[in-house]
Amino acid sequence: MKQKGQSVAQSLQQNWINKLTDQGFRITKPLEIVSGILASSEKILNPTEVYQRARQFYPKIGLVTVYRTLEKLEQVGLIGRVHMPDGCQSFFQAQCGHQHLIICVKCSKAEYFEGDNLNVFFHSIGTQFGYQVQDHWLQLFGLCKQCQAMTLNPAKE
Amino acid sequence: MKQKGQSVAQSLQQNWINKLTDQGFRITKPLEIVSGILASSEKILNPTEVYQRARQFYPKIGLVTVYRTLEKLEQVGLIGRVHMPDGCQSFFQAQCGHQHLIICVKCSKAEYFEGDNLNVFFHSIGTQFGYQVQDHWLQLFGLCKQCQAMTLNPAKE
DNA sequence: TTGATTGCAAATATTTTGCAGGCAT
DNA sequence: ATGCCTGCAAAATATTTGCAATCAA
Repeated sequence: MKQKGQSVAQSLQQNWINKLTDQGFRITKPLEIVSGILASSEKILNPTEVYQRARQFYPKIGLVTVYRTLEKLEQVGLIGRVHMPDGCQSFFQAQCGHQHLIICVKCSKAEYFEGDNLNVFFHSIGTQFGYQVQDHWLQLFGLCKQCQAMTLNPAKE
Repeated sequence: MKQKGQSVAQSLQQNWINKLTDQGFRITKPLEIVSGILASSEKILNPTEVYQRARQFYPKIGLVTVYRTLEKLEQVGLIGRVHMPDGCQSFFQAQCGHQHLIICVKCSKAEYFEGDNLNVFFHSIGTQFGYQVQDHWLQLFGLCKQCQAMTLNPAKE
């Protein structure tokens, strides 16, 4: 699956850069950094977390730029906003099609899962209550494998 | 279903007042007003909306008190926090058991629906991804009957 | 070159905290 | 009478906007 000499995350980031270029955005250092972070993160991140990570690569980046860059990436559909128990300004790589997230409550690691067969059910609920269903949010919260292990053996943390 | 001489909403509010008294809270005017609003609202409301409604009944109420009262009602489990597309600080009457919401995107009218059979599915997704599922959020968004009618015939709005 | 993008500072918006006085119990 | 609760003012957060300087194209 991997392309020669680059990781999945790297090729994903390259793909993002291409899309951003196509959309007419200029590829600046902050855009590259923030894209790289989101494209390679398996965790859902809020603006501050993105900012903190970004500064490690590019100390002079400003929080404002992070906000603006996230907005762009969302606009282009590369990342999506995710509501978390502690706020609704977190982001994660987007995935096309209607998929759903399973999220670790401890480390925010997240993965998409399929639930197409649910649409029929959702639609029938809508009919039952007289709603024209347009969209739905489905998120599962739990402990990921790694955080389960840490909970059993905190010394490893 | 209704009790003699009082509406369902009124009896629900009385029930809330009883619970709050049991918990040792003092029944003040602001608490009564805010409880009444939430107990009788079929819409999900954010703090500002609650504040605006509350002022109609008790103009000298402060926004801070609304925040603090919502916190209390949430603590006692009478209302629950609901994440909406435009924010995550909205509230709605709580309902016990694991139920899910169907919400109108236009007017925020909401109703709970059952989906117990989903738990098996959610659990199996967890197993599949190595997560110990603890909780889930399921919300459907659409147009309620009334807002559908308004959309077709805006004159009536 | 040129104008989109950045980073700073300041403005907004939202929510929380401190405190003196009021009121439910 | 007691001390929980309120409302005001102010603080703390979080997010957005204005603008001159920078830099990708």
